[in-house]
Amino acid sequence: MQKLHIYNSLSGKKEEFIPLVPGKIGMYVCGPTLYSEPHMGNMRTFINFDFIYRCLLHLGYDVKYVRNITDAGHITNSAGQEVDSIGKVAKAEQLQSLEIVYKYNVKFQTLQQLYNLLPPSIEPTATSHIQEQIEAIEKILSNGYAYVTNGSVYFDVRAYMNDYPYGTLSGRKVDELEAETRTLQSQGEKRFFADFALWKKAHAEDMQIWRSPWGDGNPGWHIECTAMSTKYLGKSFDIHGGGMDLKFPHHEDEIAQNCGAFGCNPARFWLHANMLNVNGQKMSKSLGNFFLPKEIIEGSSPLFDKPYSPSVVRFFMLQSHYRSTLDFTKEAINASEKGFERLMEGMSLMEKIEPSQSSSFLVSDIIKATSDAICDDFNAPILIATLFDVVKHVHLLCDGKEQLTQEDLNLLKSIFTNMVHGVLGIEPVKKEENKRLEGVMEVIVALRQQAREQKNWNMSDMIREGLEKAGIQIKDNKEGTSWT
RNA sequence: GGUCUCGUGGCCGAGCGGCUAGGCACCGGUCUGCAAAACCGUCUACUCCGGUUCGAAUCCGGACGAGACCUCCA
Repeated sequence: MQKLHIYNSLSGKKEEFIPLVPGKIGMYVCGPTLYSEPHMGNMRTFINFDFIYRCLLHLGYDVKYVRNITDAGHITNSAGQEVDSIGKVAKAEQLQSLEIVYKYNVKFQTLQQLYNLLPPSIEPTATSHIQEQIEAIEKILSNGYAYVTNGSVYFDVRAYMNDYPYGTLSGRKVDELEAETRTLQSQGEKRFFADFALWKKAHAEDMQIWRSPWGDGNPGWHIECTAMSTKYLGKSFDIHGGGMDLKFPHHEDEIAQNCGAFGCNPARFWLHANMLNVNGQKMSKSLGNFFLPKEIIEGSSPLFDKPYSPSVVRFFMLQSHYRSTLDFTKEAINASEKGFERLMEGMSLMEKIEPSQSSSFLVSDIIKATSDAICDDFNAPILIATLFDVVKHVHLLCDGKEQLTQEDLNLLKSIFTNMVHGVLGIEPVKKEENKRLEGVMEVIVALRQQAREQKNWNMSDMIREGLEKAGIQIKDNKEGTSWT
């Protein structure tokens, strides 16, 4: 198996990846919170980790991919403010929290299919792991890294810092943090500003309430990931992923909880996907500069003039590296769409190639280039560039300017389709099934062909221009006439 | 304010000290009744100023600019 190098946020460097158990990988990725429909920025992260998952599978690893679903409102933030996002939406929509969660879960599952995300091995939900969360909290308590105040449990960062460093992932120092925190005054029940809730006492108006040894309440924001990653992957596993914006405090606190409970960092490799930008700024709910994955497919977003297929959107996103920010503009995705079509065209052209007695280039070079790209921190843009190189070869092969033996040809086809469908997860755009239109077009094309044979250019041009106005483009190829 | 990241040709976007991706657009060509489409080819960029080096987009220092995190956020 080729050496795989992955950029590890913990060290800030690319490191050789060696799984804990040979041939097997445990990967945990922070999934959505079900209080609204995920926007395109959220999707980018899921698409990126789907690509990474596909890469790992392609490399032959047996991957256990866990992506959680947060269906319990996080009841606190580090400023001590009460923020129950799910409960808030539930009240606004006059529904129960469970209905909100169910509603957005259905939407999320639909989106996953639309965008061709492979289903994770398991998608555990926070609410069905309350017991595991309570047990994790008890562990942290008994290890002396948490305290109970008035029915709530807080992580004791100062006690923790006696035994472990805090802030290693995000590169923060607690004394600096303190000076920089803007909302020092609202510390509330916490002993120390950096402490965070593991369990929060319930309020009468809370919609989701669970029993616990400390009274009725709700789990804190970070503990679900600790509980569920431990349950499904163990105290220590290979890869933990998520969006860049979760690095602090969420992932930092996850590390603290895991160390506090089990004495070890949960993951050896931490991967962070970068943000999707709109006009150079992070796409976010609060800024309102977002559009939905559904809108771009339907063409209903005012930011774009037309719909794009999910594969085009995926392709567009994978043309940038997961650790880079990506600006989503009309111009950029239009450019990608053209490239996407060229790639797909190359793929179908490949079927027409006739095998030769000898090969004029090495397919093994191409295979090596693709796996080099994948093994260099999942470099999708380089992988795509390699595929365009294949497209170039395909054209030359069709023109008879290059040759491949049947064996090499089969190899080329297999690597190409494997990369496009299996690894990039993109599919040719299906033409709308419209039997009647197809029948009509067949007649029109035949009529035009007849006019052309009679050199009746007025007629043939009139047909062409008329169709153009109707949004149908005529393409005269050597083999005949096609339309789109 | 603190911490961090980034600044590449008309646009998007790779690059991790020498071999100077890729896509789109432009331009030129092939093809075509003409056009479109398709294909082929061309275009050599790294914010600025210093430094290290035989050699820097790539390393170091500084300036300017942009962004992220420090509050829920993928």
